[in-house]
Amino acid sequence: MHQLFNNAQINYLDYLKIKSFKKDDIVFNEGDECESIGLVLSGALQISTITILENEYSISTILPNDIFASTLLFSSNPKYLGYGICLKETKIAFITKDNFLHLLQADINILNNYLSFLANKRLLVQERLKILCQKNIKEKILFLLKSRMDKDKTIYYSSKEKLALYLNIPRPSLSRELANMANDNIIKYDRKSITLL
Amino acid sequence: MHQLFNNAQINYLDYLKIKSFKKDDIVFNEGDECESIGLVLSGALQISTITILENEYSISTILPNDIFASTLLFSSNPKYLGYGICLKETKIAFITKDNFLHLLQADINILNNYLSFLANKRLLVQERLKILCQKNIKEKILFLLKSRMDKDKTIYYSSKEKLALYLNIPRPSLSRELANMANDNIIKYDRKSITLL
DNA sequence: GAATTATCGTAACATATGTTACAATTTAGA
DNA sequence: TCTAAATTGTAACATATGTTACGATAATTC
Repeated sequence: MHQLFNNAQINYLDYLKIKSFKKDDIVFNEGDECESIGLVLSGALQISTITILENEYSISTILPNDIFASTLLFSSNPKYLGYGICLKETKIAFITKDNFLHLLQADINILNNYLSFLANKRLLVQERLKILCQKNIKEKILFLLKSRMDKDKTIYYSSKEKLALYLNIPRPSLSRELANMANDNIIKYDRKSITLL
Repeated sequence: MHQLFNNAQINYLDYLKIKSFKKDDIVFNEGDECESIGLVLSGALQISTITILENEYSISTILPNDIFASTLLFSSNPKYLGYGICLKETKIAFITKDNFLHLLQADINILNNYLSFLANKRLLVQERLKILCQKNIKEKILFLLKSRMDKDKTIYYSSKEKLALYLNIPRPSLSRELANMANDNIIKYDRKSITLL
């Protein structure tokens, strides 16, 4: 069903409202009042906004087992900060704030699952924040390595383009710096991995 | 006492362990196992770490009414990411994970307070993340203005130095860009505020 | 396996930003 | 009120990074 309900004892289905969307359906608009938390059961939901200088950009993509509006719902001004659009056929379970609070109180496993979910999410954001705060590209790469490398001091990535996006730098800048660092014998790398020496 | 207990009905004191620290006392070290959440009641706790290139830097400063280790405690590998040192005499209330879960379940006001606390914290981080992702200094400043300005389209700050630190840029770069933007009639500013025109 | 497409490396160039230093201004303290 | 300290504005310079373009390589499709 959804990781939020792992080991749940309570009959949680009574508290959900499950809706189905088609590709390109709008789930909510920027500025809409946010009254429920949303659990993506299948498909994909993209949240996007438009900046002050009219550049459109994607805030995040919510995949199955993920949750959206979890922060918003408990903030002082719960209005969506972007619009949500389905990238394909998508099923979403909505839970109103009151129902959600009740579920958390009634079932300690749900409470635990949810707090773990929030924690892991926050750690990811913290990591990115720290990376973006590094002074230059070299330090960004080193920080990423330090955070994610395995026992072989290696990290794997799907594409340079996406890695560059995560580091918030242009792809050629990433390539150039990787070449420099390899040249200085700090790292070695190929098309799918980087290893700290 | 602490905002976490606003309107609390339960006798929560039984679940706390309150400790007092003197200036420069170490509350925890980097790598220590994290077993409790910490509520700062008075004083100030600074969390710092040392980067891969041996630069020491402060992660955050926890002030009264704030909470630390809230994320860590529910993550898969709960070890402190930095060391905690008191900047002055400090009182901290510790709650073990089990006790904390029990308090959240037993008192809906505590649950609500805690989820609101996490939400507001996350919104702040999100804002900073978005600012750091802007392409140049001008966009960073504009984004900050859009996020925080009041009805008079104005934001106030305590010092240029701190504002620059928040934007993760050198202070002279901030001053230069503000001068440019004022020259282009995009903003006006003085020593304590910036106004969007 | 050939052809098409996507991803990547590289280089040359432009420029935004970092760096440093110092004077001007404000603030705080005596 | 005077002095010292902190904050800020400004400029000149150095440089890291963004930008653009194109060929090379790998991946995908038929």
